[in-house]
Amino acid sequence: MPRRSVSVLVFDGMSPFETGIVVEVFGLERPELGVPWYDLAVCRERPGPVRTVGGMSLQAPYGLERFAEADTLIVPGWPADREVPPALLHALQSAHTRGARVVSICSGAFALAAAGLLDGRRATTHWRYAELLRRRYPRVQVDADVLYVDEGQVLTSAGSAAGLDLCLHLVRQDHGAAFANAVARRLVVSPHRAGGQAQFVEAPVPAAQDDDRVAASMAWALEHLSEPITLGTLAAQAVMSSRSYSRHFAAATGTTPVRWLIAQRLQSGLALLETTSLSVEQVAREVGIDSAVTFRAHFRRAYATSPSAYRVAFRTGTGTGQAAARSA
DNA sequence: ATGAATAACCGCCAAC
DNA sequence: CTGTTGGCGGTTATTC
Repeated sequence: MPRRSVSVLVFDGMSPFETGIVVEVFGLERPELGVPWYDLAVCRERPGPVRTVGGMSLQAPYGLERFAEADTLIVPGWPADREVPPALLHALQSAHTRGARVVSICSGAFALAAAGLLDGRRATTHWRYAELLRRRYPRVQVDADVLYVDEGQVLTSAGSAAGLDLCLHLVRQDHGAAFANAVARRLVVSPHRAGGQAQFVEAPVPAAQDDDRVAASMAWALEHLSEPITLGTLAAQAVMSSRSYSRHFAAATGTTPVRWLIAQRLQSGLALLETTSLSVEQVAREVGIDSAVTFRAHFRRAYATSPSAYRVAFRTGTGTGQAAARSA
């Protein structure tokens, strides 16, 4: 596999956080993964040192020429009211024409929009700027409720931390879900926001795009969690053999069907523990796990507490969550 | 905590 | 030729 080049922009008044995300995901060598990792170039928008929010100043080794050459160009939060210099516009446009992947984080979407790359496309940005983006660029279909939007060659992400979700999505595209999960694990973040719900409900992109049938079966499963579901059931929903289903599932998701199912069941169990007074036995059955013993075992493995301790700690309105749950 | 019964997982491979 | 499919069966995981 060829080594892929990624470039990220730095500029005066930027927040180091978003650029930091990019550096963390693409700039760290990851020999443990056994594939050539990315070649990251941090590029300044203008010559000279860059002053960041918080008063740091930093030197970046490359300029806009190098920025424009990468396979993937990333623009972190660009101040919405700052004009985008022609040289930067040109860099973005020429890269786009060449077929490169152009990516924004947070208000970086304004730079892409100014370059005309978002015209007629769906895009997102930080929710605080969504209305402004919509007003200033009426041809852009702004969707403020997603973590990120993948339009193929042009990708935009919402507020700061959603940039991390998008970067992981890029890794997933390039190397597969298992690699993305490995990177997420090393960053100690959840590979799928909110344990798996968010990507389907709020961010429609991930699995749906490259595997409709698997995504559909997963959506179906979420609606039928309380019923017994086997590999065969899921495969049938996806109109595939079990063997093929397992393969597709792994490719789309990076886990196995039953692992995912158990995680979903536990997660919906959390809500029941918080908001109802059903017994653990009843909660278990409600989420499709027939025995409370089994439920407890899975629960402890996933959350390192017992269901009842979790309930005491997180019952809605009881403030002191973490500490109480941990001591259980 | 243990273990027996059952299901899932995944490499291998022949067949599209 | 490259890529996908789905059955087989040994190993591992899950359930009760």
